[in-house]
Amino acid sequence: MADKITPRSVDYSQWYIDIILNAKLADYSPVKGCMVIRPRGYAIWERIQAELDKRFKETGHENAYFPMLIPMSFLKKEAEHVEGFAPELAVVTHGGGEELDEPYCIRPTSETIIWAKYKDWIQSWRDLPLLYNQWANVMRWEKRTRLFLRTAEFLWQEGHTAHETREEAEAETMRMLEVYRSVAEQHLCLPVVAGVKSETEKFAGAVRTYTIEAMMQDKKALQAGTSHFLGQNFAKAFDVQYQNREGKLDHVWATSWGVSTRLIGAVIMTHSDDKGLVLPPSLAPEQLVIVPIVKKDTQAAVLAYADKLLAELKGVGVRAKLDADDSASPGWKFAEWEMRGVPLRMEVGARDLEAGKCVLVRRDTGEKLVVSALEAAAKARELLDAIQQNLLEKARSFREAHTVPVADFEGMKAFFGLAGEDLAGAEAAKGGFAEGLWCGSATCEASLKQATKATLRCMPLDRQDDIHGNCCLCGAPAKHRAIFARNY
RNA sequence: CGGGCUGUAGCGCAGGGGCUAGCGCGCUUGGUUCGGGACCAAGAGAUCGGAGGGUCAAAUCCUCUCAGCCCGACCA
Repeated sequence: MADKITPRSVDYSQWYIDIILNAKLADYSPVKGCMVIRPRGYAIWERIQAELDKRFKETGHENAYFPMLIPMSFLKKEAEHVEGFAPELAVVTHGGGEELDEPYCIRPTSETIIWAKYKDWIQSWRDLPLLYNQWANVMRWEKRTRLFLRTAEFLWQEGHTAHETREEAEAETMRMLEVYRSVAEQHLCLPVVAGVKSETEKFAGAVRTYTIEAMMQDKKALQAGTSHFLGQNFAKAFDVQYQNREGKLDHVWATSWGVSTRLIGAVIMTHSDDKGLVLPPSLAPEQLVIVPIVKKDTQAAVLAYADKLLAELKGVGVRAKLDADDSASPGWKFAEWEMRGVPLRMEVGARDLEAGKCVLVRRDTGEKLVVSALEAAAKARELLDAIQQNLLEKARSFREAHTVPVADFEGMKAFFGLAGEDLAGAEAAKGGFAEGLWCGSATCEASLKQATKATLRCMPLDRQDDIHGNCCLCGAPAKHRAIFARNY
Protein backbone atom coordinates (compact mmCIF):
# COMPACT_ATOMS: atom_id res chain seq x y z
CA MET A 1 0.00 0.00 0.00
CA ALA A 2 1.55 3.23 -1.12
CA ASP A 3 0.98 5.66 1.73
CA LYS A 4 0.15 8.72 -0.28
CA ILE A 5 -2.10 10.19 2.36
CA THR A 6 -0.59 11.31 5.66
CA PRO A 7 -2.88 10.02 8.44
CA ARG A 8 -4.90 12.66 10.27
CA SER A 9 -3.42 11.62 13.58
CA VAL A 10 0.09 12.38 12.32
CA ASP A 11 -0.46 15.75 10.67
CA TYR A 12 -3.93 17.09 10.01
CA SER A 13 -2.82 19.93 7.73
CA GLN A 14 -0.69 17.65 5.63
CA TRP A 15 -3.56 15.13 5.45
CA TYR A 16 -5.80 17.84 4.01
CA ILE A 17 -3.22 18.83 1.39
CA ASP A 18 -2.47 15.19 0.50
CA ILE A 19 -6.14 14.56 -0.15
CA ILE A 20 -6.51 17.53 -2.46
CA LEU A 21 -3.39 16.77 -4.45
CA ASN A 22 -3.92 13.02 -4.66
CA ALA A 23 -7.60 13.26 -5.51
CA LYS A 24 -6.57 15.78 -8.17
CA LEU A 25 -8.98 18.44 -6.98
CA ALA A 26 -6.53 21.32 -7.20
CA ASP A 27 -2.88 22.20 -7.48
CA TYR A 28 -0.59 25.07 -6.62
CA SER A 29 -0.08 27.78 -9.20
CA PRO A 30 2.96 29.79 -10.27
CA VAL A 31 1.37 32.75 -8.52
CA LYS A 32 1.68 32.75 -4.77
CA GLY A 33 -1.58 32.25 -2.98
CA CYS A 34 -3.51 31.36 -6.11
CA MET A 35 -4.65 27.87 -6.91
CA VAL A 36 -5.46 25.87 -9.99
CA ILE A 37 -8.77 24.08 -9.68
CA ARG A 38 -8.52 20.84 -11.62
CA PRO A 39 -11.46 19.21 -13.39
CA ARG A 40 -12.33 16.92 -10.48
CA GLY A 41 -12.42 19.90 -8.12
CA TYR A 42 -14.24 22.12 -10.55
CA ALA A 43 -16.89 19.45 -11.08
CA ILE A 44 -17.67 19.66 -7.37
CA TRP A 45 -17.95 23.42 -7.61
CA GLU A 46 -20.29 23.10 -10.58
CA ARG A 47 -22.61 20.89 -8.56
CA ILE A 48 -22.61 23.31 -5.65
CA GLN A 49 -23.24 26.16 -8.08
CA ALA A 50 -26.08 24.38 -9.80
CA GLU A 51 -27.91 23.73 -6.54
CA LEU A 52 -27.43 27.25 -5.21
CA ASP A 53 -28.29 28.87 -8.50
CA LYS A 54 -31.52 26.92 -8.65
CA ARG A 55 -32.46 28.08 -5.16
CA PHE A 56 -31.55 31.69 -5.90
CA LYS A 57 -33.83 31.64 -8.93
CA GLU A 58 -36.58 30.00 -6.89
CA THR A 59 -36.36 32.87 -4.41
CA GLY A 60 -36.70 35.46 -7.14
CA HIS A 61 -33.09 36.44 -7.85
CA GLU A 62 -31.49 37.19 -11.19
CA ASN A 63 -27.88 36.78 -12.23
CA ALA A 64 -25.83 39.69 -13.48
CA TYR A 65 -22.17 40.48 -13.85
CA PHE A 66 -20.19 43.49 -12.70
CA PRO A 67 -16.57 44.35 -13.55
CA MET A 68 -13.60 42.95 -11.74
CA LEU A 69 -11.85 46.33 -11.55
CA ILE A 70 -13.15 48.90 -9.11
CA PRO A 71 -11.99 52.52 -8.91
CA MET A 72 -10.18 53.00 -5.60
CA SER A 73 -12.35 56.00 -4.82
CA PHE A 74 -15.44 53.76 -4.73
CA LEU A 75 -13.99 51.62 -1.97
CA LYS A 76 -13.39 54.70 0.11
CA LYS A 77 -17.00 55.80 0.12
CA GLU A 78 -18.00 53.55 2.99
CA ALA A 79 -15.57 54.21 5.82
CA GLU A 80 -15.81 50.92 7.69
CA HIS A 81 -15.79 48.97 4.42
CA VAL A 82 -12.53 50.40 3.10
CA GLU A 83 -10.91 50.08 6.49
CA GLY A 84 -11.82 46.40 6.54
CA PHE A 85 -10.55 45.61 3.07
CA ALA A 86 -7.61 47.98 2.54
CA PRO A 87 -4.97 45.59 3.89
CA GLU A 88 -5.87 42.88 1.43
CA LEU A 89 -6.35 44.78 -1.81
CA ALA A 90 -4.52 44.10 -5.06
CA VAL A 91 -4.26 47.34 -7.02
CA VAL A 92 -3.85 47.91 -10.75
CA THR A 93 -1.79 51.01 -11.45
CA HIS A 94 -0.93 50.62 -15.12
CA GLY A 95 -2.89 49.93 -18.29
CA GLY A 96 -1.80 49.95 -21.90
CA GLY A 97 1.72 50.76 -20.84
CA GLU A 98 0.72 53.96 -19.08
CA GLU A 99 0.15 54.81 -15.48
CA LEU A 100 -3.54 55.21 -14.69
CA ASP A 101 -4.91 58.50 -13.40
CA GLU A 102 -6.81 56.62 -10.76
CA PRO A 103 -5.73 53.16 -9.66
CA TYR A 104 -8.24 50.31 -9.79
CA CYS A 105 -8.42 47.62 -7.21
CA ILE A 106 -9.31 44.07 -8.09
CA ARG A 107 -12.62 43.42 -6.36
CA PRO A 108 -12.34 41.91 -2.89
CA THR A 109 -16.19 41.99 -2.97
CA SER A 110 -18.48 44.04 -5.16
CA GLU A 111 -20.71 46.15 -2.92
CA THR A 112 -19.19 49.42 -4.04
CA ILE A 113 -19.27 48.96 -7.80
CA ILE A 114 -22.73 47.48 -7.60
CA TRP A 115 -24.14 50.25 -5.44
CA ALA A 116 -22.67 52.86 -7.78
CA LYS A 117 -24.97 51.41 -10.45
CA TYR A 118 -27.94 50.86 -8.15
CA LYS A 119 -27.93 54.62 -7.74
CA ASP A 120 -28.77 54.90 -11.46
CA TRP A 121 -31.29 52.12 -11.52
CA ILE A 122 -33.38 52.88 -8.46
CA GLN A 123 -35.69 55.86 -8.39
CA SER A 124 -39.05 54.63 -7.24
CA TRP A 125 -40.46 52.08 -4.82
CA ARG A 126 -41.65 50.40 -8.01
CA ASP A 127 -38.00 49.57 -8.83
CA LEU A 128 -37.75 47.57 -5.64
CA PRO A 129 -36.86 45.05 -4.55
CA LEU A 130 -33.78 44.61 -6.69
CA LEU A 131 -32.59 41.04 -6.30
CA TYR A 132 -29.30 40.43 -8.10
CA ASN A 133 -26.65 37.79 -7.73
CA GLN A 134 -23.34 37.39 -9.46
CA TRP A 135 -20.98 34.46 -9.89
CA ALA A 136 -17.47 35.81 -9.89
CA ASN A 137 -13.91 35.58 -8.77
CA VAL A 138 -12.58 37.95 -6.13
CA MET A 139 -9.15 38.68 -4.81
CA ARG A 140 -7.95 39.26 -1.28
CA TRP A 141 -4.23 39.45 -0.75
CA GLU A 142 -3.81 36.86 1.96
CA LYS A 143 -0.59 36.48 3.86
CA ARG A 144 -1.06 32.87 4.60
CA THR A 145 -2.97 30.69 2.19
CA ARG A 146 -4.43 27.20 2.19
CA LEU A 147 -5.92 25.36 -0.78
CA PHE A 148 -9.67 26.06 -1.01
CA LEU A 149 -9.90 27.43 2.55
CA ARG A 150 -8.01 30.63 2.00
CA THR A 151 -6.56 31.59 -1.35
CA ALA A 152 -5.74 35.01 -2.76
CA GLU A 153 -8.18 34.50 -5.60
CA PHE A 154 -11.33 32.52 -5.04
CA LEU A 155 -14.62 31.82 -6.77
CA TRP A 156 -17.89 32.69 -5.13
CA GLN A 157 -21.31 34.11 -5.59
CA GLU A 158 -22.40 37.39 -4.11
CA GLY A 159 -26.01 38.41 -3.82
CA HIS A 160 -26.77 42.14 -3.58
CA THR A 161 -30.29 43.21 -2.92
CA ALA A 162 -32.09 46.51 -2.35
CA HIS A 163 -35.40 46.87 -0.52
CA GLU A 164 -38.03 49.40 0.49
CA THR A 165 -38.05 48.66 4.15
CA ARG A 166 -35.80 47.52 6.94
CA GLU A 167 -38.12 44.62 7.63
CA GLU A 168 -37.99 43.42 4.05
CA ALA A 169 -34.19 43.59 3.93
CA GLU A 170 -33.90 41.77 7.24
CA ALA A 171 -36.27 39.08 5.97
CA GLU A 172 -34.13 38.71 2.84
CA THR A 173 -31.00 38.34 4.96
CA MET A 174 -32.63 35.52 6.89
CA ARG A 175 -34.13 33.92 3.80
CA MET A 176 -30.71 33.58 2.17
CA LEU A 177 -29.10 32.37 5.36
CA GLU A 178 -31.71 29.64 5.39
CA VAL A 179 -30.93 28.79 1.74
CA TYR A 180 -27.29 28.38 2.73
CA ARG A 181 -28.15 26.32 5.77
CA SER A 182 -30.31 23.92 3.85
CA VAL A 183 -27.94 23.55 0.90
CA ALA A 184 -25.06 22.96 3.32
CA GLU A 185 -26.96 20.26 5.15
CA GLN A 186 -28.92 18.57 2.39
CA HIS A 187 -26.47 18.90 -0.44
CA LEU A 188 -23.04 19.05 1.15
CA CYS A 189 -23.91 17.02 4.27
CA LEU A 190 -22.44 19.78 6.41
CA PRO A 191 -24.30 20.30 9.65
CA VAL A 192 -24.04 23.99 10.42
CA VAL A 193 -24.89 26.34 13.25
CA ALA A 194 -26.77 29.38 12.01
CA GLY A 195 -26.13 32.45 14.06
CA VAL A 196 -25.25 36.12 14.33
CA LYS A 197 -21.67 37.41 14.35
CA SER A 198 -20.46 39.69 17.09
CA GLU A 199 -19.54 43.30 16.29
CA THR A 200 -15.88 42.21 16.22
CA GLU A 201 -16.44 39.51 13.64
CA LYS A 202 -19.01 41.10 11.37
CA PHE A 203 -18.49 42.13 7.73
CA ALA A 204 -16.92 45.55 7.22
CA GLY A 205 -19.82 47.79 6.29
CA ALA A 206 -22.65 45.61 7.56
CA VAL A 207 -25.10 46.38 10.32
CA ARG A 208 -25.33 42.72 11.18
CA THR A 209 -23.70 39.58 9.81
CA TYR A 210 -25.25 36.15 9.95
CA THR A 211 -23.19 33.05 9.45
CA ILE A 212 -23.33 29.32 9.11
CA GLU A 213 -20.52 27.71 11.07
CA ALA A 214 -19.36 24.15 10.54
CA MET A 215 -17.05 22.00 12.63
CA MET A 216 -14.13 20.27 10.92
CA GLN A 217 -12.69 16.94 12.04
CA ASP A 218 -9.96 18.69 14.01
CA LYS A 219 -12.78 20.43 15.87
CA LYS A 220 -11.97 23.84 14.51
CA ALA A 221 -14.80 26.01 13.23
CA LEU A 222 -15.12 27.01 9.61
CA GLN A 223 -17.31 29.88 8.49
CA ALA A 224 -19.09 28.32 5.56
CA GLY A 225 -21.28 31.20 4.42
CA THR A 226 -22.43 34.65 5.40
CA SER A 227 -25.50 36.79 4.92
CA HIS A 228 -25.32 40.48 5.78
CA PHE A 229 -27.96 43.00 6.69
CA LEU A 230 -26.36 46.20 5.39
CA GLY A 231 -29.00 48.61 6.67
CA GLN A 232 -28.76 51.87 4.74
CA ASN A 233 -24.97 52.07 4.95
CA PHE A 234 -24.24 51.58 1.27
CA ALA A 235 -27.35 53.45 0.14
CA LYS A 236 -26.10 56.44 2.09
CA ALA A 237 -22.50 56.07 0.95
CA PHE A 238 -23.61 55.92 -2.70
CA ASP A 239 -26.63 58.16 -2.30
CA VAL A 240 -29.19 55.64 -3.45
CA GLN A 241 -32.59 57.17 -2.70
CA TYR A 242 -36.00 56.26 -3.95
CA GLN A 243 -39.39 57.89 -3.77
CA ASN A 244 -41.51 55.83 -1.40
CA ARG A 245 -45.23 55.15 -1.47
CA GLU A 246 -45.89 58.42 0.33
CA GLY A 247 -43.94 60.31 -2.29
CA LYS A 248 -41.03 61.02 0.05
CA LEU A 249 -37.35 60.36 -0.62
CA ASP A 250 -35.72 57.64 1.41
CA HIS A 251 -32.53 55.56 1.31
CA VAL A 252 -33.01 51.94 0.32
CA TRP A 253 -32.26 49.03 2.58
CA ALA A 254 -29.70 46.45 1.54
CA THR A 255 -28.38 42.93 1.97
CA SER A 256 -25.48 40.97 0.61
CA TRP A 257 -24.65 37.31 0.98
CA GLY A 258 -22.05 34.90 -0.31
CA VAL A 259 -20.51 31.47 -0.28
CA SER A 260 -17.27 30.51 -1.93
CA THR A 261 -15.08 27.66 -3.10
CA ARG A 262 -14.19 27.40 0.57
CA LEU A 263 -17.22 25.14 0.78
CA ILE A 264 -15.19 22.54 -1.11
CA GLY A 265 -12.57 22.71 1.63
CA ALA A 266 -15.31 22.26 4.21
CA VAL A 267 -16.64 19.17 2.45
CA ILE A 268 -13.18 17.64 2.19
CA MET A 269 -12.32 18.27 5.82
CA THR A 270 -15.65 17.16 7.19
CA HIS A 271 -16.08 13.80 5.49
CA SER A 272 -12.74 12.44 4.31
CA ASP A 273 -10.67 9.77 6.01
CA ASP A 274 -7.14 8.38 5.93
CA LYS A 275 -7.84 6.51 2.71
CA GLY A 276 -8.61 9.74 0.92
CA LEU A 277 -11.50 11.88 -0.16
CA VAL A 278 -15.04 11.09 0.88
CA LEU A 279 -17.73 12.91 -1.07
CA PRO A 280 -21.47 13.18 -0.63
CA PRO A 281 -23.12 11.40 -3.60
CA SER A 282 -24.79 14.69 -4.52
CA LEU A 283 -21.40 16.23 -5.28
CA ALA A 284 -19.41 13.29 -6.59
CA PRO A 285 -18.36 13.53 -10.23
CA GLU A 286 -18.83 9.74 -10.37
CA GLN A 287 -21.26 8.23 -7.90
CA LEU A 288 -20.33 4.67 -8.68
CA VAL A 289 -17.42 3.03 -10.39
CA ILE A 290 -17.53 -0.52 -11.70
CA VAL A 291 -14.31 -2.47 -11.31
CA PRO A 292 -14.37 -5.61 -13.42
CA ILE A 293 -12.33 -8.56 -12.19
CA VAL A 294 -11.18 -10.13 -15.41
CA LYS A 295 -9.32 -13.29 -16.21
CA LYS A 296 -8.15 -14.00 -19.68
CA ASP A 297 -10.73 -16.64 -20.50
CA THR A 298 -13.67 -14.76 -19.00
CA GLN A 299 -12.66 -11.22 -19.91
CA ALA A 300 -15.10 -10.67 -22.75
CA ALA A 301 -18.05 -12.09 -20.85
CA VAL A 302 -17.32 -10.15 -17.66
CA LEU A 303 -16.92 -6.88 -19.55
CA ALA A 304 -20.18 -7.45 -21.41
CA TYR A 305 -21.87 -8.11 -18.06
CA ALA A 306 -20.35 -4.94 -16.60
CA ASP A 307 -21.52 -2.95 -19.60
CA LYS A 308 -25.04 -4.15 -19.12
CA LEU A 309 -24.98 -3.17 -15.45
CA LEU A 310 -23.50 0.20 -16.37
CA ALA A 311 -26.38 0.87 -18.74
CA GLU A 312 -28.90 -0.05 -16.06
CA LEU A 313 -27.25 2.24 -13.52
CA LYS A 314 -27.28 5.11 -15.96
CA GLY A 315 -30.88 4.27 -16.69
CA VAL A 316 -31.88 4.99 -13.10
CA GLY A 317 -29.86 8.21 -13.04
CA VAL A 318 -26.72 7.04 -11.26
CA ARG A 319 -23.56 8.76 -12.46
CA ALA A 320 -21.66 5.54 -13.09
CA LYS A 321 -18.36 4.74 -14.76
CA LEU A 322 -16.77 1.49 -15.85
CA ASP A 323 -13.05 1.28 -15.19
CA ALA A 324 -12.03 -1.18 -17.88
CA ASP A 325 -8.37 -0.17 -17.90
CA ASP A 326 -6.52 -3.48 -18.11
CA SER A 327 -3.14 -2.12 -17.09
CA ALA A 328 -4.13 -1.69 -13.43
CA SER A 329 -4.99 -4.49 -11.04
CA PRO A 330 -8.34 -4.52 -9.24
CA GLY A 331 -6.66 -3.84 -5.90
CA TRP A 332 -5.04 -0.78 -7.34
CA LYS A 333 -8.32 0.48 -8.68
CA PHE A 334 -10.08 -0.06 -5.35
CA ALA A 335 -7.55 2.12 -3.57
CA GLU A 336 -7.44 4.70 -6.32
CA TRP A 337 -11.19 5.26 -6.51
CA GLU A 338 -11.42 5.35 -2.74
CA MET A 339 -8.80 8.06 -2.70
CA ARG A 340 -10.85 10.01 -5.21
CA GLY A 341 -13.94 9.79 -3.08
CA VAL A 342 -16.29 7.78 -5.27
CA PRO A 343 -19.20 6.90 -2.95
CA LEU A 344 -19.94 3.41 -4.29
CA ARG A 345 -17.91 0.70 -5.93
CA MET A 346 -19.31 -2.22 -7.85
CA GLU A 347 -17.14 -5.29 -8.34
CA VAL A 348 -18.06 -7.79 -11.00
CA GLY A 349 -16.12 -10.93 -11.82
CA ALA A 350 -16.62 -14.38 -13.24
CA ARG A 351 -18.17 -15.63 -9.98
CA ASP A 352 -20.78 -12.88 -10.06
CA LEU A 353 -21.51 -13.42 -13.69
CA GLU A 354 -22.20 -17.06 -13.05
CA ALA A 355 -24.41 -16.32 -10.05
CA GLY A 356 -26.14 -13.33 -11.68
CA LYS A 357 -24.88 -11.07 -8.90
CA CYS A 358 -22.45 -8.26 -8.16
CA VAL A 359 -20.70 -6.76 -5.16
CA LEU A 360 -21.40 -3.23 -3.91
CA VAL A 361 -19.02 -1.49 -1.51
CA ARG A 362 -19.76 1.72 0.37
CA ARG A 363 -17.02 4.34 0.58
CA ASP A 364 -18.29 5.80 3.85
CA THR A 365 -18.53 2.60 5.89
CA GLY A 366 -16.54 0.10 3.84
CA GLU A 367 -19.56 -2.20 4.03
CA LYS A 368 -19.65 -4.83 1.29
CA LEU A 369 -22.81 -6.47 0.04
CA VAL A 370 -23.66 -8.97 -2.62
CA VAL A 371 -26.80 -8.20 -4.61
CA SER A 372 -28.47 -9.77 -7.59
CA ALA A 373 -27.89 -8.09 -10.92
CA LEU A 374 -31.61 -7.55 -11.28
CA GLU A 375 -31.85 -5.29 -8.26
CA ALA A 376 -28.35 -3.78 -8.50
CA ALA A 377 -29.37 -0.45 -9.98
CA ALA A 378 -32.20 0.08 -7.52
CA LYS A 379 -29.97 -0.96 -4.65
CA ALA A 380 -27.25 1.43 -5.78
CA ARG A 381 -29.68 4.32 -5.73
CA GLU A 382 -30.84 3.34 -2.29
CA LEU A 383 -27.28 3.13 -1.01
CA LEU A 384 -26.38 6.52 -2.45
CA ASP A 385 -29.26 8.03 -0.51
CA ALA A 386 -28.16 6.18 2.61
CA ILE A 387 -24.60 7.48 2.22
CA GLN A 388 -25.84 11.03 1.77
CA GLN A 389 -27.81 10.71 4.98
CA ASN A 390 -25.10 8.92 6.90
CA LEU A 391 -22.47 11.57 6.12
CA LEU A 392 -24.68 14.31 7.51
CA GLU A 393 -25.57 12.30 10.58
CA LYS A 394 -22.00 11.29 11.24
CA ALA A 395 -20.83 14.88 11.00
CA ARG A 396 -23.68 16.03 13.19
CA SER A 397 -22.99 13.57 15.94
CA PHE A 398 -19.31 14.45 15.80
CA ARG A 399 -20.18 18.08 16.26
CA GLU A 400 -22.60 17.35 19.06
CA ALA A 401 -20.06 15.18 20.81
CA HIS A 402 -17.64 18.10 20.78
CA THR A 403 -20.03 20.88 21.70
CA VAL A 404 -19.97 21.45 25.43
CA PRO A 405 -21.26 24.09 27.81
CA VAL A 406 -18.49 26.10 29.46
CA ALA A 407 -19.26 28.24 32.48
CA ASP A 408 -16.20 30.37 33.13
CA PHE A 409 -12.84 31.57 31.88
CA GLU A 410 -10.93 28.81 33.62
CA GLY A 411 -13.18 26.32 31.91
CA MET A 412 -12.38 27.93 28.55
CA LYS A 413 -8.66 27.64 29.15
CA ALA A 414 -9.02 24.01 30.09
CA PHE A 415 -11.25 23.32 27.10
CA PHE A 416 -9.13 24.97 24.43
CA GLY A 417 -5.68 24.80 25.92
CA LEU A 418 -3.54 27.91 26.03
CA ALA A 419 -2.38 30.01 23.10
CA GLY A 420 1.19 29.12 22.24
CA GLU A 421 0.91 25.82 24.03
CA ASP A 422 2.09 22.95 21.90
CA LEU A 423 -1.07 21.00 21.30
CA ALA A 424 0.48 18.20 19.29
CA GLY A 425 -0.74 15.09 21.00
CA ALA A 426 -3.16 17.00 23.15
CA GLU A 427 -4.79 18.15 19.91
CA ALA A 428 -7.02 15.13 19.82
CA ALA A 429 -8.39 15.77 23.26
CA LYS A 430 -8.78 19.55 23.26
CA GLY A 431 -11.11 21.97 21.59
CA GLY A 432 -14.49 21.97 19.92
CA PHE A 433 -17.44 24.30 20.26
CA ALA A 434 -17.68 25.85 23.69
CA GLU A 435 -21.16 27.11 24.37
CA GLY A 436 -21.51 29.82 26.94
CA LEU A 437 -23.32 32.95 27.98
CA TRP A 438 -21.79 36.26 26.98
CA CYS A 439 -22.15 39.82 28.23
CA GLY A 440 -21.68 41.39 24.79
CA SER A 441 -18.33 43.01 25.46
CA ALA A 442 -15.58 42.98 22.83
CA THR A 443 -13.04 43.07 25.65
CA CYS A 444 -14.15 39.63 26.72
CA GLU A 445 -13.73 38.34 23.17
CA ALA A 446 -10.24 39.81 22.97
CA SER A 447 -9.08 38.34 26.25
CA LEU A 448 -10.39 34.91 25.35
CA LYS A 449 -8.63 35.09 21.99
CA GLN A 450 -5.41 36.13 23.60
CA ALA A 451 -5.53 33.38 26.17
CA THR A 452 -6.74 30.50 23.99
CA LYS A 453 -6.88 31.62 20.33
CA ALA A 454 -10.59 30.84 20.40
CA THR A 455 -13.03 33.43 19.07
CA LEU A 456 -16.74 34.00 19.23
CA ARG A 457 -18.01 32.19 16.17
CA CYS A 458 -21.64 33.14 16.45
CA MET A 459 -24.68 33.52 18.62
CA PRO A 460 -26.88 30.61 17.52
CA LEU A 461 -30.29 31.83 16.40
CA ASP A 462 -32.17 29.01 18.06
CA ARG A 463 -30.48 29.25 21.44
CA GLN A 464 -31.28 32.79 22.55
CA ASP A 465 -34.32 31.99 24.64
CA ASP A 466 -32.42 31.05 27.78
CA ILE A 467 -29.80 33.64 28.57
CA HIS A 468 -30.28 34.02 32.29
CA GLY A 469 -26.93 33.89 34.01
CA ASN A 470 -23.50 35.38 33.87
CA CYS A 471 -20.95 35.89 31.14
CA CYS A 472 -18.67 32.87 30.92
CA LEU A 473 -15.71 35.18 30.38
CA CYS A 474 -16.10 38.04 32.86
CA GLY A 475 -18.99 37.06 35.12
CA ALA A 476 -21.12 40.12 34.33
CA PRO A 477 -24.82 39.59 33.57
CA ALA A 478 -25.20 37.85 30.20
CA LYS A 479 -27.06 39.14 27.17
CA HIS A 480 -26.47 36.38 24.65
CA ARG A 481 -25.65 32.74 24.25
CA ALA A 482 -22.63 32.18 22.05
CA ILE A 483 -20.39 29.56 20.54
CA PHE A 484 -16.65 29.92 20.91
CA ALA A 485 -14.06 27.98 18.95
CA ARG A 486 -10.72 28.09 17.29
CA ASN A 487 -11.31 28.64 13.63
CA TYR A 488 -9.91 28.54 10.12
C1' C B 1 5.10 40.09 7.59
C1' G B 2 8.34 37.74 11.67
C1' G B 3 10.50 32.57 13.54
C1' G B 4 11.63 27.38 12.09
C1' C B 5 12.10 23.29 8.52
C1' U B 6 12.59 21.72 3.37
C1' G B 7 13.85 22.24 -2.15
C1' U B 8 18.37 16.56 -6.18
C1' A B 9 13.91 12.50 -12.45
C1' G B 10 6.53 12.84 -12.20
C1' C B 11 6.49 11.39 -6.52
C1' G B 12 9.43 9.88 -2.06
C1' C B 13 14.44 9.94 -0.70
C1' A B 14 20.26 9.04 -0.65
C1' G B 15 24.80 11.54 -1.78
C1' G B 16 27.55 17.06 2.07
C1' G B 17 34.36 19.30 -2.67
C1' G B 18 36.88 14.73 -7.16
C1' C B 19 36.10 12.76 -12.79
C1' U B 20 29.93 8.66 -15.47
C1' A B 21 24.61 11.97 -9.65
C1' G B 22 22.22 7.00 -7.31
C1' C B 23 17.89 4.09 -5.12
C1' G B 24 12.50 2.96 -4.54
C1' C B 25 7.81 3.99 -6.63
C1' G B 26 5.58 5.80 -10.99
C1' C B 27 6.08 6.21 -16.66
C1' U B 28 7.00 3.63 -21.91
C1' U B 29 7.28 -1.20 -24.74
C1' G B 30 6.57 -6.57 -24.80
C1' G B 31 4.85 -10.83 -22.13
C1' U B 32 2.52 -13.35 -17.91
C1' U B 33 -1.31 -11.82 -14.27
C1' C B 34 -6.07 -9.95 -12.04
C1' G B 35 -11.97 -10.82 -5.75
C1' G B 36 -7.57 -5.20 -1.56
C1' G B 37 -2.11 -1.14 -4.19
C1' A B 38 0.78 -8.30 -9.11
C1' C B 39 5.45 -10.15 -11.72
C1' C B 40 9.52 -10.66 -15.47
C1' A B 41 12.45 -8.31 -19.22
C1' A B 42 14.05 -4.10 -21.95
C1' G B 43 13.83 1.30 -22.00
C1' A B 44 12.90 6.73 -21.36
C1' G B 45 13.40 10.43 -17.88
C1' A B 46 17.89 15.49 -13.94
C1' U B 47 21.03 22.00 -16.93
C1' C B 48 20.76 18.89 -8.30
C1' G B 49 14.70 25.49 -7.00
C1' G B 50 17.00 30.25 -9.32
C1' A B 51 21.03 34.06 -9.67
C1' G B 52 25.76 35.47 -8.41
C1' G B 53 30.57 34.43 -6.00
C1' G B 54 34.78 31.94 -4.75
C1' U B 55 37.87 26.88 -6.22
C1' C B 56 42.27 23.26 -10.68
C1' A B 57 37.38 21.06 -9.60
C1' A B 58 30.59 22.52 -6.72
C1' A B 59 24.55 19.02 -6.01
C1' U B 60 28.27 19.66 -2.01
C1' C B 61 31.42 25.96 0.37
C1' C B 62 29.67 31.56 0.60
C1' U B 63 25.95 35.58 -0.53
C1' C B 64 21.37 36.85 -2.32
C1' U B 65 16.71 35.27 -4.11
C1' C B 66 12.25 32.22 -5.10
C1' A B 67 8.82 28.47 -3.64
C1' G B 68 6.40 24.99 -0.29
C1' C B 69 5.14 23.38 4.63
C1' C B 70 4.82 24.31 10.02
C1' C B 71 4.36 28.02 14.13
C1' G B 72 2.89 33.23 15.27
C1' A B 73 0.22 38.40 13.80
C1' C B 74 -4.31 39.34 9.92
C1' C B 75 -8.75 37.27 7.23
C1' A B 76 -14.48 34.37 3.33
